[in-house]
Amino acid sequence: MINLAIIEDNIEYRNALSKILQRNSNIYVMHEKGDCTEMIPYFEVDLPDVVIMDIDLPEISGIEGVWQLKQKWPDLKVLMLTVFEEAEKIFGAIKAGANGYLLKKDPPDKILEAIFSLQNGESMMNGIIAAKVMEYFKKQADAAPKMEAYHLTEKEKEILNKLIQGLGYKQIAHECSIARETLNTHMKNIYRKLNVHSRGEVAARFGGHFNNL
Amino acid sequence: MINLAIIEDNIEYRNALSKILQRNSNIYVMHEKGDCTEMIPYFEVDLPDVVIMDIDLPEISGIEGVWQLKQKWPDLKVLMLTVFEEAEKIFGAIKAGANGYLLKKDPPDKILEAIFSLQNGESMMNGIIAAKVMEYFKKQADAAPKMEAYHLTEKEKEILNKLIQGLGYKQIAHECSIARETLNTHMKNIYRKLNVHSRGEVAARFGGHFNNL
DNA sequence: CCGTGCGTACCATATTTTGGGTATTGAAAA
DNA sequence: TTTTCAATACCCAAAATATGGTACGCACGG
Repeated sequence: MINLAIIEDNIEYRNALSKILQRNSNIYVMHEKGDCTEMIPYFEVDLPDVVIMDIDLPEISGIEGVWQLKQKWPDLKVLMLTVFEEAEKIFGAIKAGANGYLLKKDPPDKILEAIFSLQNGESMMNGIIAAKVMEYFKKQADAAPKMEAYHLTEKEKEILNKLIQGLGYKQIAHECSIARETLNTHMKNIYRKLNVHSRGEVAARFGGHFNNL
Repeated sequence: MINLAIIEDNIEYRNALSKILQRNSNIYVMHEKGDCTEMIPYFEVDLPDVVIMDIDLPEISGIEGVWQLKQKWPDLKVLMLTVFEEAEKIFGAIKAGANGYLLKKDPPDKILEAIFSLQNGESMMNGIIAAKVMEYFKKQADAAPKMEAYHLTEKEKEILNKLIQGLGYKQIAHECSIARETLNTHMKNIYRKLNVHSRGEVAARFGGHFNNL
């Protein structure tokens, strides 16, 4: 038996959804409200297993709502159910801690499947959403400069790594067990190979992307 | 009608999968092989719509395989179908350009659903995989320092932005229309507020996360 | 055996960055 | 009105970084 809550300000849609989901005998909709703030007191008393959350809500948005709920109850599972397919909303919701993201055009069966998945610690994304998420990943990977292309030696990679961690020359030299002056030589070579002329450029162009040692 | 290819080295599993999928009258398995290299010549002649790809393959891995296929045929849809749930494989496959990622324990219906989704330009991830992907996103967001907490003024944010783009002081001063000396004052304030003492630290701790202006 | 590349080390110098002051203006808050 | 604060500007000195050299030992491939 899964206890559900629905936060959705369109009352007709909310009622319909509630009714349809409860056709499944394992689902019980314990709370339904049109606004996060209004819902929280009920959660204090009776915490559901899964929350279905709209995004376009009065007072505070569903994205802010997820964040607040997750702060209070990190194990609560939240399924976003909205019409929005924009990257901003999607990534906002995910970063806020949403466990699933479906679109209102998804069929009720999909929503049920999502509820059970979330309850199991799994996630569920609409196919369009999933495509955007995967595309985002791939873009990041493509944008990452390919270190191999720069023919850095092992030592140079080691130093570069520490460089973009923000360490000073003294510190780096010490950690790499080489003299400050030797580090100078390496720096010259690294800058030449990477075609940069300052630490700032290194950090900007290779910072973050260099976990690919 | 969707034309399918299967790259999977376990012949029994491959045959069974092929048979089961073709029970659906909209699926035709045009090629089935146990190795990417072997498959490519067939694709040159007869390109399928969707490829089902294992990861643990002889010769080259499925991840490298996706990459190669996507290089040649960017619009080809690739569905990873494997037993691996490790982050390394998942993100490797996604970065290589996979359009979907299911586990061998997923039921045939799920695989069929995935095939049709991919054909439509959508994606499909197993719930466990999706959870890991979403968790990764959230971690990144949590790791990102919240700029709001540092009480930076507008000007300071503007400067910080340029700083982590790797610009030099002269350049920044010019672009912000202030004197080099004024920039000095701002730098002192920024470093104090962020609690750092060098540009390297700034880049390391705030680089990349600061698109959240 | 010779050349090439890597890692090591040192010298010298120019430039940039960091960090310590002080000070004026205008706008907003108390 | 007085205070506070963002933004501006300048001076100065210490520290770090960037860039040019030269040089030695070692391993590896031809």
